[in-house]
Amino acid sequence: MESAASKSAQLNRNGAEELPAGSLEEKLALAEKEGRQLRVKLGLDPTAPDIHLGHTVVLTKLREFQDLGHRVVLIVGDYTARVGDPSGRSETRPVLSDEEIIANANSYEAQAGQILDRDPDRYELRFNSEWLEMPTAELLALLRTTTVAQLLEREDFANRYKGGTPISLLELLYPLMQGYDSVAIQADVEIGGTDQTFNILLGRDIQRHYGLPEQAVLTMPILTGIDGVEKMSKTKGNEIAIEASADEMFGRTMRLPDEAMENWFALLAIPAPADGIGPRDAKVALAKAIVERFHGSGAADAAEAQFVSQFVDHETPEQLESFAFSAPDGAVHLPAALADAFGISRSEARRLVEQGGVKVDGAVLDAKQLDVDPGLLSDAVVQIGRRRFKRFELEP
RNA sequence: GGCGGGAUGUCCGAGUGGUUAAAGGAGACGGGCUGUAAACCCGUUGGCUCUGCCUACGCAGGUUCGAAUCCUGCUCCCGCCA
Repeated sequence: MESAASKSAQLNRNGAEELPAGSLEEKLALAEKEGRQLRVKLGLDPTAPDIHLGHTVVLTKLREFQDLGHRVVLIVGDYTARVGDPSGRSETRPVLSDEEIIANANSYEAQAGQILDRDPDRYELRFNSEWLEMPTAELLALLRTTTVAQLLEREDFANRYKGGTPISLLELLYPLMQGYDSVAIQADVEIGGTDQTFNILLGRDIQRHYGLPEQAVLTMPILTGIDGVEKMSKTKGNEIAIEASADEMFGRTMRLPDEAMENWFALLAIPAPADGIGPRDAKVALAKAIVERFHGSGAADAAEAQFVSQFVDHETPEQLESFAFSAPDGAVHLPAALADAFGISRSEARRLVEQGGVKVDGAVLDAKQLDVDPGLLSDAVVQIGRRRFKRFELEP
């Protein structure tokens, strides 16, 4: 059997930080000695049901714990979501209804199930309303554990406090509630992104106040989005959803700047290709590995072939959606037809034509001619830019 | 409770009476180039029946030949003092 030390090293290999250093090994050794599983916690925000590669970094790490025989405890933050987080001043987050929270949690669970082992012996799903719906006296006991000074140590709070940006009392309470989750489920280990470091560490303090052993903390680096700079997030549109099609996953991965590849290989736990391989080929390997993980190896090969055909050889895809148009007046007004076919505005369609961005059966359309003969478009492949295609068919 | 600041296009952010569909940036899109949907360069970026017309600078009114810009009221947000 592997030693606790080597398991810990393995788990740490692509992590950001283990806090305190060595704590993970201690927990692993303890579990072994007592012959029990570790309870490994991950908190979920039930507002975002679409999970993307960024979320999988942490999930993949959880899976590694499961594969070592430990038990993952996912906590759906239904109570905290119900309170509604007024973070920042711009947009107030909508307060979710119970139904939405449950739907989101189910959806998340289904998606996370692609990565986690849902064997009930190694997997547990809990809602934090179960324990956070507490009498005021208990809430006060929780509040007694932490001081304002402690909370203001957190960088973003500190900056906002200094800069005069509002900090809602609720926001200050969040870390406490998250920490209490660890108390409630008796977490041995908590995993999270580096942006969660403060909150997870506060969980240790809170556990101590409740007379419990403090959890080990393992933070994972943040996966950059396909822009290679910012954190992957749906709001920024730089995500790869795990429910995306194979072609889209492949293509979006190929859009990743070269410099960001290393980050992706490490965090997604994909073996990096040998030295000396060109960046393009490395990126192809990355894209294939990602597609393979979610769609299987056949789909990965197909996605590569499709990508090469469309973007390297500039061939027209074989499978095209068709669009039926009609020409009652004997002529077709291009901006209108393109707008209907591709879901863009007529002005935008007009600009595309004028910029030489529209092709019919491979030939660039004349920039000046906005009304065309129906015969030109009938049963023709109309292409906008490099990646939008439709087969036009004349309606009788 | 008192005082002050703010609300602009997808986002950030200039703009204090006219040449402003509104600087600049980001993002997005198109073109070129290429090893990719990388990078880099150029262009476009409210809508439309498009040499013009319509709609737009928190909301509702008003002043003016003319307002994002001035006035009044309202809504929301923020800071400071208490």
